[in-house]
Amino acid sequence: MGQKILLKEKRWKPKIEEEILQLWTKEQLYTFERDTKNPIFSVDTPPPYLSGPFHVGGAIHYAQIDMIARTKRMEGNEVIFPMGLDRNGLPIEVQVEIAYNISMHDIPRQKFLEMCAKFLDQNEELVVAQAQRLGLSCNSFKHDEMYRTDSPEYRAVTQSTFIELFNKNQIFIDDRPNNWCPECGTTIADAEVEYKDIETTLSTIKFSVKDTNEELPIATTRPELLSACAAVLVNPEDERYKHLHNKTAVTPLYEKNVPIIPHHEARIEFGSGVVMVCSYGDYTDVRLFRDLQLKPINALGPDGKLTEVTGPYKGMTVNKARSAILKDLSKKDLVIKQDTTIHRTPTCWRSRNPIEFVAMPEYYLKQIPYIDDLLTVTDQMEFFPPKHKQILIDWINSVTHDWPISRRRFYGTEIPLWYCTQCNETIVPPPGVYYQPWKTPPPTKKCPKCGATEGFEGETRTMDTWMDSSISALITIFYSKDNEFFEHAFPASIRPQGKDIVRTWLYYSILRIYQLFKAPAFKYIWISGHGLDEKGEAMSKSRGNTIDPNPIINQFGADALRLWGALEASLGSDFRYSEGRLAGAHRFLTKLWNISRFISGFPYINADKDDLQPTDNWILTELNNLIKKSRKGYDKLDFHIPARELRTFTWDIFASHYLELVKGRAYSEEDTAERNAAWHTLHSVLHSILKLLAPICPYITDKIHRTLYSPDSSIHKQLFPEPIAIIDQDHPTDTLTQFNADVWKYKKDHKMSFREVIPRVTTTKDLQPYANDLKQMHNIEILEFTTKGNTQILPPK
RNA sequence: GGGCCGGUGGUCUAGUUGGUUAUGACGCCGUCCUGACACGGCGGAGGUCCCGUGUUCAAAUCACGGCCGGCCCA
Repeated sequence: MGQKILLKEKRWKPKIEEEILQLWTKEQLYTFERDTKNPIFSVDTPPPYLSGPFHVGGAIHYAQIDMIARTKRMEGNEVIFPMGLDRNGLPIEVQVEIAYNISMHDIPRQKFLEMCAKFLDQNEELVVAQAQRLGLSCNSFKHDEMYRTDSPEYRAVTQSTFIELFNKNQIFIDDRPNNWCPECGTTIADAEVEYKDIETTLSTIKFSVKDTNEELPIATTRPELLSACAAVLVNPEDERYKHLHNKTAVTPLYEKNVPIIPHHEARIEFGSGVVMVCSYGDYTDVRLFRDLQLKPINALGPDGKLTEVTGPYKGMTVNKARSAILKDLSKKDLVIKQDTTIHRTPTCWRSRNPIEFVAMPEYYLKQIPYIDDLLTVTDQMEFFPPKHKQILIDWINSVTHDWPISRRRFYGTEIPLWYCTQCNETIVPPPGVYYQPWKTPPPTKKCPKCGATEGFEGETRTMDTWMDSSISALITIFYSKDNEFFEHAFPASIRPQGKDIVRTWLYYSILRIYQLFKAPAFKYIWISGHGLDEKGEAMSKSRGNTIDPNPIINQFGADALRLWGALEASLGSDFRYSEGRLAGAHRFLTKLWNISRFISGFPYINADKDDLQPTDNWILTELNNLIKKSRKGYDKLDFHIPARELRTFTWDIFASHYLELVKGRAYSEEDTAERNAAWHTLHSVLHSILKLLAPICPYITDKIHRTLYSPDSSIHKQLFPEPIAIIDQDHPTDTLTQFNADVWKYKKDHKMSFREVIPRVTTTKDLQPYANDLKQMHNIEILEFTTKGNTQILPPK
């Protein structure tokens, strides 16, 4: 006799998830136990940047990272999985400036910082709530137990690392021309530059040759920089201009003499084959000025407007000046032609505006001397998937100059330096404390060089935000909080992240941690693809094609979203949002729910191994294959593999075939060994499925686990099932499922109900062991076996 | 211009250490409420595995060339 069905609802509902979540919070299920005997596995969670709530791509990304933490827990590790919040930097400043229609320079710095912090706090609440609802198993979501990159403690660590590197002469000041975003009013690093194809006008304008007076056509996309022209290049092989080598050209309008230099950088087929070199139209210009030792002219100011050297165009923006100068050139008949061309334009990844090259004094962190070492440590870390290692190697190989780390912005970690106005000495404070030099005096009474006791000026600039986030791995394992533990836990086990920030977050983390500890930053690096919208375009706030995960979670639940994310693509590939397929994932959960409902009608009892029927041994063998395949997928941290295997096994084998085969025995009223074996097998297979699925679908598996197996303890405290020793491995799974399909088809073709009696069936001898279950399942009166194979079905009278 | 990744039924996708009729989902057609599940069951249609050449007894899978798309760099 069975028992009352334990699961009442007929469907899996997202509302149940909310109850489970409350339970988890109450039980503090995922707290990290520092005194553990288990191996420690630390996850350097990407601290979400608090410019707004997650979109669906971000939600999946974090859900997959959570699967890493849950997998490692179920493999017997004590897992560090912090929730961190990235709160420094430009985007939030820009948001605040737009929201209040202000410029940060117009209001007191302290006031501006408070406005940013308020914005960040609001976004933080949304993001943290989303993270919890997604089922992330972070160690804590308590306000004081999450780390924030703008907290005094975190910033003190960032500044300490700055001071250490400054004292080791790894940080220096220089005024090289650099990527300058006029919109943000700051220098940015190469890693922050994005190239966009922008349509622009290629104007061919008339220069002249001084001695011969002949006309020299030059094609340019930057006519507004004409006043900063320092040379004209022709290709040394170009027959048209060989007679002009080392002669002098005269610029139009400004009538300035510049040398004509043969140089391979001039492409014969581009425009007229002659190019002008100005400070600075693009990075090639920067390089040429350096190589040819030309004297730069600052035609463009840091405000993005032209300077007095441009004459009448002073104070104009780049675009305005461009039209104005073209107009003036046309008036004097100095424009030969204008073509439209697509120009790969460097833009600022934060403001999305074209950047300029402007020389400003900035602090640099040395990276060029480390390139070979970085390639070496890269080889000491294991990548998931291995192929994405190449993205990092390619980037390291393309780094050509040092990292400018100072930013002329406010909401960031302050550069911890003061200057003595008497003797210009730089005053470096001792590490370990959070400094705000723009606001407070230096921690020394007098200048170490000249002894001055007053007249100290605090540095006003902040650091590149990647200076903060590149040490998150250290914070994860309690660097500076508990150094004994840190020594023991270093390096962090895994860095999970998207492939779009390999050249920033990953690269800078490896660089910084190598500089500080001369060691690889991580044991493992896990790199996923990113979320695309239904059209296959990358989802991003700036494109405006983001999809809000909240309504999806309300409709289908977090588990469905997570399962979809796992089923959708293998590790490292991009995944495309599709509501239809997400609904399909939800349907699987309902299926699992109903399988569990059915099984919950029978008690979970032990059975003697010898009582197991061939059908039971068959499904246990299949379960064993499932365990092996799933565990292999989990080993690779590719959740696509266990998700697929579990879905196929649970739905297409366990539910469709095994459940039907044992219904006869399971519903039996007699207390027989055969019945008890069926009850036992049903439960042990289900319990294994639940444990294997738990990292992917933490809610439904815990609900069923607690209801059927363990009311007071979570499935998330369990370990993965191990493969079991099976005595007879040879089970004809395909033959068995094909036999069922044949009988079903026969009954269908003959318009019989599936329960109707079939008098006689002949089939292959391979199925003889399952005879009893097969007869009951299909209601066959006489089932005979032959060595001949094919299934023969005798029609009813 | 260079590098990396990819190109599999209408759509998306698995499989690429070469081996019999290529995986699954979504969609589509037909049928059925069969002791958990109609968000279900059963049956079915639908593919030049981008193109070409080569290696091989055998190629979606390997090699070479080309075309297309994405990303990164110059």
